[in-house]
Amino acid sequence: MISIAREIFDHNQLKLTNDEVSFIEARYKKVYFQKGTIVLDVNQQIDYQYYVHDGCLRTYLISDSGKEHTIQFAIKGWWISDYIGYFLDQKSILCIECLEDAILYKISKEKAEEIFDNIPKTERFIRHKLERSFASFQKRILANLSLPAKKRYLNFIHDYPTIEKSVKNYHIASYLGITTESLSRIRKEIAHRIS
Amino acid sequence: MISIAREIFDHNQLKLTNDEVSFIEARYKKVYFQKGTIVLDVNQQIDYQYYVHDGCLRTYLISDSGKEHTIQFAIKGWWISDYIGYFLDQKSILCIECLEDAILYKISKEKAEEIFDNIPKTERFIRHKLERSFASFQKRILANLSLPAKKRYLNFIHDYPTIEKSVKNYHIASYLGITTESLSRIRKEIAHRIS
DNA sequence: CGCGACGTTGATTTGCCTCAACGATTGTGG
DNA sequence: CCACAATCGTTGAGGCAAATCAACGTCGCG
Repeated sequence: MISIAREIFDHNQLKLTNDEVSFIEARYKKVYFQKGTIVLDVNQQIDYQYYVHDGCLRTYLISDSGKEHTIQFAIKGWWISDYIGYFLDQKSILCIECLEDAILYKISKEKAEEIFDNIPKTERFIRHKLERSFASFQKRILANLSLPAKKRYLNFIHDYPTIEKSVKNYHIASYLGITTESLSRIRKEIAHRIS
Repeated sequence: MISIAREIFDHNQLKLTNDEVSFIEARYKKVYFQKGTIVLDVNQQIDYQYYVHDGCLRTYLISDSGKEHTIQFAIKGWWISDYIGYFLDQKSILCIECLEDAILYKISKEKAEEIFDNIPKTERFIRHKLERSFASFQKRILANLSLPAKKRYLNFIHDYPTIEKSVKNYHIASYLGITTESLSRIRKEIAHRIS
């Protein structure tokens, strides 16, 4: 059983000492959530970001018209929070919902900075993670702008097969920016093409 | 005249010493581009990211159907590159176009890491910048998913009045994910409402 | 079994696109 | 400084992808 600090900061990359592991683990807090739990609701103070050790979650926004729009899914090894509120120091505008029983490790901004201060290589590690996430989100914007719904769906199930199996179709639809009816028709079309 | 290192790493925040300024400035290279220049074309090695000291640029993708989709604009104080390729170590898929005569400072990944290694506070500074950019891009995804074109346009001119004045309407349209004709009709509608 | 959650299907509407033509503005050479 | 072309923006007619509205299967579960 690998330590959670070594899991988060990739054992093979960072080679943390036992002291460093202790320092890190004192600052993370393990939390459990049941399927269906709203981990964070709108208009709250956002105190934490969450590392997903197990389970599946999503962040979504409810628009004025009452519709849900999924921004992000997260499975084992991913991070999740309302990053708009978290990084811009505002109240939450997103909800975090637990889609499958989950084990998370939460950390506050202050404690995260403590880790960066004391173990500088962790800051580099996280910066590189952030850079790659940033690039992925740009890719998503690109896809939304330039690809039809069917292509976006095919890309999604190709890129995230694990997530596809863990979430409902209407979650995927709201991630792709279409209605569940449209997704249903797209799926039908694809099924026919294969046979 | 403030030094470029102090401009990039916010004079008021980082309080760089003269030695640090020299170290940084030895690693940035000043480059000029004329309006209309393609700073980066598709399928290239991406060696640099660019700090915009003056001027206006954009990154865009040309889709299979031949249409342009603008990912990002950049004006004074912003950074620009094909971050998808840059951060994910791939060939470029975006073009960088100079929309107004520009003065840029370019830096390679290696030299940037040298600065982070030698002046750790710069790494923190850039990480915080990256976090805020990340949040902004999430916001954009949200807007694309949940708002109609008219609202997206109103938000754009509200959030980026400076950019609006520097770029053509068809650039804005391609940023919003609509055609220039649609934008024209939206603008007409707004003009009528005000009067 | 019966209920609620999820997914599908059909009919109709709508926001935006496409295609085509025509003004307006800008830039350039005579 | 004007003439002309090129670029950019606007307008109209028609079409299409996806949304909306409504009804109906299907699956899992108390």
